[in-house]
Amino acid sequence: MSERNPVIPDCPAEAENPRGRQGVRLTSLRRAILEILMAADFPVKAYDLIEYMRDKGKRVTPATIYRTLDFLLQNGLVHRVNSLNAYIPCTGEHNNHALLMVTCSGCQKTTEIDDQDLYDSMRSRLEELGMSLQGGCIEIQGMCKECMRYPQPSTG
Amino acid sequence: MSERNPVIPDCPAEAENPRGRQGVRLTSLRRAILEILMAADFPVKAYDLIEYMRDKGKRVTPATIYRTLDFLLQNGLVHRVNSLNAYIPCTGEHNNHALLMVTCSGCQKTTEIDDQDLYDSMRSRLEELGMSLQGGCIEIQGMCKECMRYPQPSTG
DNA sequence: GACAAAAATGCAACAATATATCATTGCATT
DNA sequence: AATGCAATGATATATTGTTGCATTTTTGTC
Repeated sequence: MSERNPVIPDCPAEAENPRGRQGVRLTSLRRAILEILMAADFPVKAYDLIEYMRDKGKRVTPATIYRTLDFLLQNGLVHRVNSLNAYIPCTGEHNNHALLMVTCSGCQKTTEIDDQDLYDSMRSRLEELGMSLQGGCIEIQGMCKECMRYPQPSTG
Repeated sequence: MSERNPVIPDCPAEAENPRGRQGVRLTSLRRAILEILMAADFPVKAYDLIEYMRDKGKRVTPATIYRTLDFLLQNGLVHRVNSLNAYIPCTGEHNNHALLMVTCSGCQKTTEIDDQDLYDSMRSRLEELGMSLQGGCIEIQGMCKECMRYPQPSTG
């Protein structure tokens, strides 16, 4: 019962804690949410997380879910897929936030792309335009092989 | 009163019309919405469009706004900024849908990037990964010069 | 111009997504 | 024990987006 919640390793938020303070911790709720996201191989919506939790016998409200998601986002453990209002677990290094994501317009599966070169070329091009890509996320709409082969009726 | 609504030139949706059908037309409501978006130099939200229209003495409901936005989106006249739930006018060629957008995380200003090379290099890299970038949109979080110079308190 | 068909809009209700606010609990530090 | 803080609970509400149907406007045809 009195097991301590683990401190998150390499956690950016950790650094902000004054010395001697307790670290940023992965509580059971946070872990549960993260595990749901990791188990799913597609982006999951906030209110679906509430459903999943209720199925597990745990009632949580929207505010709690969003706070939890905020925490996980802040600490680089999950990403938000803006085009879907949904969330995926972070599969890259926690410190490597050169984040590119591709979402398949057919099946909505979203994968992180770990490609420093691509990210860098994007960054240098943006800097020519007077914009800085400092850790900013790049979200791409594409289509996966499967969905290319068997296109959705509506999508053409 | 019986002025005809203009047909939209180079409109993709045009091609889908059965022969003899009337073209896709820019009505006064659609033009009004488009003009608001063009006048603003920042992305505008759907419910803010309702406000703007009401200020002009025209009462419109959400359904109407979203239908109008759908139309404008379908016909390549506006783009949706997913990270903001907001809309910007299309500044590029209607046929040139190699769409990249950069949003400043500080001031939310969003600009279309017309860079075929960048888009192409992105596409070829994605194809190596088995994804196709067929007309798909690329949305980028960055930061503009101004906001770099005078950062927001919360943003650091 | 009259007419019918199609497109566009109005309207009302509702669904989905997200945040604000205040209270409570539990652990860590003093 | 007292205090402070992080986390969660609970309730209400704000914001964003959709559906279904009625009505009006526009257009193509006669």
